Amino acid sequence: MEDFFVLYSYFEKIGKRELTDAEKEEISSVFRKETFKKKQRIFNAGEENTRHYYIEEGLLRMYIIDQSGKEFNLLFGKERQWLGDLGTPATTAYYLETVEKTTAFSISEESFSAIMSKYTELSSNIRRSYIFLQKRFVAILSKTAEENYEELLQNDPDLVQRLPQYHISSYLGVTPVFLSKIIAKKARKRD
Amino acid sequence: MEDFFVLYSYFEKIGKRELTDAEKEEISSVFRKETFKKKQRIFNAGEENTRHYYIEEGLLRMYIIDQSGKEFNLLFGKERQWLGDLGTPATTAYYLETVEKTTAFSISEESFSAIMSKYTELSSNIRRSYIFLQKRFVAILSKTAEENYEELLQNDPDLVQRLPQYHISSYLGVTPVFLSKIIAKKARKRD
DNA sequence: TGTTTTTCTTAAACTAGTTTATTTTTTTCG
DNA sequence: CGAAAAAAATAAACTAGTTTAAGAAAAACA
Repeated sequence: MEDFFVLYSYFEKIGKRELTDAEKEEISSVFRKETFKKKQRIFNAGEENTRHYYIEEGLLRMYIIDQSGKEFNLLFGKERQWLGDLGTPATTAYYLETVEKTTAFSISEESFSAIMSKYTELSSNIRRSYIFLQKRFVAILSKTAEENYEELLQNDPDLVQRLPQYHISSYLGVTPVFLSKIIAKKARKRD
Repeated sequence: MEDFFVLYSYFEKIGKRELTDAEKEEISSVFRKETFKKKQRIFNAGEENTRHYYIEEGLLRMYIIDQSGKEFNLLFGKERQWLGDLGTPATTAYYLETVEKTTAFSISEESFSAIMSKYTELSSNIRRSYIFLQKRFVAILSKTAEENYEELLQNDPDLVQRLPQYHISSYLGVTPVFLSKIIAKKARKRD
């Protein structure tokens, strides 16, 4: 069962100490290791009590589909990051899907809540997620699409490289056509 | 010191039990009751270690001022709600200001963290804030300003009534001129 | 490898929302 | 109460970003 090495490391990191065998046992009993292939759906809008995912390897996106059928990417998650709908167990409005082949450790909301009281760093993690989303929100609303693209390129160039352009445009709140224009303009400048 | 009645009630509600005198004593020692007049600044962007506010009475707004000097309202808080920058003690990017004359109980980040371990419902509160912000984010990005205005009117008519229109437009991510058009159009329809 | 599918680019007409400016209405307060 | 200040409405010219469509490039895969 040493498939759980990455997960144990995570808990050792946040707990700032080594785990006992009993603790490892406990962790491996509440998490489930799952593998998904590229573009595989993990959960759908309308489902209840969705799970939380700690990503070992790969890339996920959480998105909505609006009235008109358009997708909007709310968040991406890659290796060593959490992704899931914190609104669970309430019916989710989101879809979770892989962008790349992914392996992740999943946990139910019930166990997640329980384990949070033991590893209080998990709560800080929710707080950090909040801060991240708040920044992202403000940026998208107060800056132009061009500035937001530049910022993403600075903060997470790896993500930009791994995602198809239309997923990035959807994350930035613009159409693929418009992002393409931004990139073309940038290339034109750079001579 | 029975100015703290509203605050005690809040803790009794989230703790689902009555507080002992010692607990009341503890709470009143870490919170500070503050009153602010209309349009009074509570903290400024650039400040560190800002406090958290539980509002007894009144109305606050937290906002940024962007590069071009325009304000953007991120969140409002009214009686029986929390407001503050969860990113604290890091330097804040936000301004906190009253819209109405307000009385609130404020607490430092340090005490807030400490008290969270005792009243774990406070963490759930952060999680709820996250969910709220996430919904707001998705709505603003995927719906038109008109739809978002309608939704606000449904969800919190009281807020719409208490806020000047230009604060609402800024909350919805549009200019006051455009919100005015939306409202005019609505009135025209309604005959 | 060549064929099919997916992604990206470009162009042109369009629209949701902005900007600036002026006037009207509402609120504040001495 | 009346004057001054603040907020809202209206108009007109403008722009950031959309839509639709068609072709080019890149990636997938049999």
